[in-house]
Amino acid sequence: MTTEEKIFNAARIVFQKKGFAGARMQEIADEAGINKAMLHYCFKNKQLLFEAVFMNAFGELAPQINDIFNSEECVFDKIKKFTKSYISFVIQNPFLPAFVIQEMNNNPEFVMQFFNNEKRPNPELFLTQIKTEIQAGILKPINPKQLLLDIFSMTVFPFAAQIMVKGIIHISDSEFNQMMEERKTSIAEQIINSIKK
Amino acid sequence: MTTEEKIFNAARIVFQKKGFAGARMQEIADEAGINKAMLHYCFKNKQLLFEAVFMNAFGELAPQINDIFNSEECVFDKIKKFTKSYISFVIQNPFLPAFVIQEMNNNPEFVMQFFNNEKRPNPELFLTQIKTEIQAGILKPINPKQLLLDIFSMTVFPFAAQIMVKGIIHISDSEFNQMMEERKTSIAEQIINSIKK
DNA sequence: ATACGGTTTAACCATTTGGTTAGTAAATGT
DNA sequence: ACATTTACTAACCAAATGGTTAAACCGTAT
Repeated sequence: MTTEEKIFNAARIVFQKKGFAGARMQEIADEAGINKAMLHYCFKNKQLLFEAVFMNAFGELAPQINDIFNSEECVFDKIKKFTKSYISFVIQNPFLPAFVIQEMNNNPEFVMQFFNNEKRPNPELFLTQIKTEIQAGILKPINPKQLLLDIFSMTVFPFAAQIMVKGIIHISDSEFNQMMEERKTSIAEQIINSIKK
Repeated sequence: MTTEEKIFNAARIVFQKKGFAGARMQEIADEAGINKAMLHYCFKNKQLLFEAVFMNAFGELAPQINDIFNSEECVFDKIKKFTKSYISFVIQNPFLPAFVIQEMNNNPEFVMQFFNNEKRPNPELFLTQIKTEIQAGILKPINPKQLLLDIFSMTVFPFAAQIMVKGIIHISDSEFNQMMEERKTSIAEQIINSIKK
């Protein structure tokens, strides 16, 4: 593993746990097991290191989502695939959703510029497809944006609020993961059931 | 408005926007229109000021939720009431969910101690009630904790991820609020529909 | 062997930040 | 009227923090 990779991984861990403002360059250096000056040697400054981590995290997920939403499949299949692959991905990166929400909230200007990127999640095609399937009589006449919000909510929220969820319903890490495994299929079933005519 | 109130309100605004780590005492003082030393005169230090804000925010919401979940009503009515009153509350405090998730994530030790408080959201009774209604044949045989998670997800997520949501599906503040108004009833309808036998 | 390039570090610096202090102004009690 | 507490501020301080520098280290080509 190159030094740059060591730093990057350390930065991902620390930023995801503490956020941009809470993260300390020294802590990242310690986590990477190298001298703090190397951070600046490799990534210039905190902001750029952060951007590298954020872009990577988000940029890995967005194309996956877009591939699914922009494929040729029907709405039902897209919902099934999305929930399954999103949950699989996030189980491997459990702090990602809370991290993205946090930085979105603290630093909207920076994050927003990122939404003009081609790597951003772009559900336009999916939304028009929903309209089409409603007109075709496949789906009940629901608001496409509400449907999309439902899908995201059911999928993302448990991870974003992971710590709170564990605290409120009193479950361990393994019970949590087991519940998320269940959700890989149960979310799609429930949503499809509620919108199919 | 007393000076203490001015500080408290200013602190709420700044903490909710920037989080604990990102908030600056000077910024809070400026927002309140008073000298920075007053913050320490009234609230001792940053941590205590933050705790006051956090406890207040969470402590206002938790009893409302508990009142609903611990009432004598049936599961369906509880779901209806919860979504409606939660959304009403959060429309007035739009940054609260993201704020809570953020601090939960950054500072789990502190927040967890708060979950032994009697003011915490306590869904135990609601969970057993769900089991009872399943055995009574009113509800389909679902996992009560998954149901609770569904309810929270659909209700809380759109607010927690507000800024991202607005960016991804391209809606204005007023469109967002209108969608949330719709959700006051639509979430309950959908969930009830998916669990009633 | 040695000069040279990139890599890595210890020590240092400037600024920011939470917090303190000492003193002033304004109520409040006597 | 005067003393005393309370509310408030400007100036200051120590620690933390992001960032820099100059020197050391190390592989490698000459």
